Amino acid sequence: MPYSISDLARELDITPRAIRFYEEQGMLSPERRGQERVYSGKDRVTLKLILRGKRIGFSLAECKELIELYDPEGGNRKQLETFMHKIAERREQLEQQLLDIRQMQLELDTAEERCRAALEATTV
Amino acid sequence: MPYSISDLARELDITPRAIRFYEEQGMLSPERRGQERVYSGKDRVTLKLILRGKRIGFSLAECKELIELYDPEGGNRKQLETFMHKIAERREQLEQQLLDIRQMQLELDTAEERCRAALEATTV
DNA sequence: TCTTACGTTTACGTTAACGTAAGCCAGCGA
DNA sequence: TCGCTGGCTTACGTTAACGTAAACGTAAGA
Repeated sequence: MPYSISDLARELDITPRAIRFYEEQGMLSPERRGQERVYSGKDRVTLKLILRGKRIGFSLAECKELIELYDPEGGNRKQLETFMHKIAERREQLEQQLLDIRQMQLELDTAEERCRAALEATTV
Repeated sequence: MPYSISDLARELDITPRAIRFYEEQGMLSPERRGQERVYSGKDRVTLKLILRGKRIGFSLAECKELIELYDPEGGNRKQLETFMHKIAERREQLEQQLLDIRQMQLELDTAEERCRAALEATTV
């Protein structure tokens, strides 16, 4: 259950520098064995939460809020609502992205078609 | 069909500074009436392409490539393929984002539930 | 005539999220 | 004992995409 920094870096495909940076931002606080950082399973989960947050498009600051929701007190109702709101926003944004991609796909299809036609015209 | 810079800024909900910046990056080259920039319908379309690209998550550099696909020659096949590849990548990324959001949604649901329970326990 | 709105250029400032380099320590296998 | 591997801290550098400010020109309207 204890991990070194490079263990986690390898597994999660990020750099040690990034992990230390997240700690600097107050999102992690691993144990120490002397100077060395020793990460627990919980730390690992936290890192995964951070990465998932990032994939969704949250800033590190937002990821931090997110982590705090899972943390000690399940308490802060207002904060919870705030965050559910942010999630809802992301979902809308995702819808828009899907629309944009589909649209672009259509246009690229016709562009490709024109391109192919031009090529064949040249070949013939 | 001619637009002023603030016309477009208003309509597309961006700042004139941003529009000038896109021009600086070689993505636009509006006419001039003396000093003033005068934008055509085509310029407007280009701007919309840029914004759509950005929404999908492309960098401005990528948006520029994208624009060049629509531009003069329909020619460059390799470039077309390169870009279709980038689009494909984005689609995969979108899939992952959707998964991430659904997962987070689930966890937030239970978090909310715990929270509600805690509140009621306190109230009783 | 004054001011208000809109436009221009030039140029330095900003933010996020690390990258990169320097200089150092500790353990370990040959 | 040497050299490597891996870790640490401190601190400056970097990139993208504009923001912001200064300093100026111009046309319209009260």
